[in-house]
Amino acid sequence: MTAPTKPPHNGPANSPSVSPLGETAGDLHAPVIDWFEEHARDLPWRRPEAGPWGVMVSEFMLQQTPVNRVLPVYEQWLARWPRPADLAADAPGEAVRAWGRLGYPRRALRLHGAAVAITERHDGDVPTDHAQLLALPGIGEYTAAAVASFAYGQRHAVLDTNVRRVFARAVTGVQYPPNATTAAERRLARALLPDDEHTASRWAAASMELGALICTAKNETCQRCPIAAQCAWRLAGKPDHEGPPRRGQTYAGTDRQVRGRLLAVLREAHAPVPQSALDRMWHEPVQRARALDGLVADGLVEPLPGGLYRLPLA
DNA sequence: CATTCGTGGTC
DNA sequence: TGACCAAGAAT
Repeated sequence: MTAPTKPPHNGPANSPSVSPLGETAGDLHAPVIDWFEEHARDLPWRRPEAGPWGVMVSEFMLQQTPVNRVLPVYEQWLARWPRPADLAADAPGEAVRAWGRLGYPRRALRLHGAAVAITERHDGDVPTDHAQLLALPGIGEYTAAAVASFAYGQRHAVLDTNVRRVFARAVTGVQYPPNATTAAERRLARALLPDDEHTASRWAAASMELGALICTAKNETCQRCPIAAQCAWRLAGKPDHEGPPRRGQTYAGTDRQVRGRLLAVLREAHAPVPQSALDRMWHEPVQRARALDGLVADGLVEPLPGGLYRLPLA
């Protein structure tokens, strides 16, 4: 928590300065981090005993899935596979089954693959290096930065949907960030990153938590926001989002729904399932076949001789 | 850069 | 009640 010192500068508070982010950054860190110290949720992957593996597992599960639904699966997962090597020694299909209804089951497969890679290439320890994390299956820019920052206290810009929204509002003054992450957002995130490593990792967690609890997509509660007084969007009168609508995700009738139904059958079954049982899950044969083929192609389903299917053993 | 990929809760 | 949203990654 570096106490920000205001640069000597005479103009009114909102006048353009030589270093536009200089004041902004300094004014945001301390309030947000202090707020975090007091209001952070006590989540299992934030406890010291979680360790890097616990942090990594949580990050996989939290990709596009709400905290409340992750919690029970996370606990069971770590109880069953307390180290990467434990998961790597089990069949990938077991990971898919244990994933349950978290959604996007390819994440389970990738987490298993990451555990195998960690066991083979990193002596069973979650790598500390950002580039090595990024090389693991299922780990992209966000997750690599998150694991390095949360598990190892390193200084990285951790730019998830929560942080993007906080920056869009507090700094840029708009209601929502762009659909896809832009270079400008990455630049801003780096510019706002505290110099000190420890402060930077606290800032990453704190700004994310602020977006998750206060600066939410809908029904934001500016009354409880530690930086409401400096929020560009609020000061501008909270103008509505302009530009292209943020794409809605339809689900009913899509291949995703069909895949979900098929995989649910295989998750519940503990013996190979005949195709006839899968056929009952969707009426339209072309889409049904396409969904099943997709699952096989993704490695989520293993076809056996005789028209039988099961979760993959290897 | 746009799509695909699950699932369930909320207003 | 249906649209929107939830700690993204891979292609």
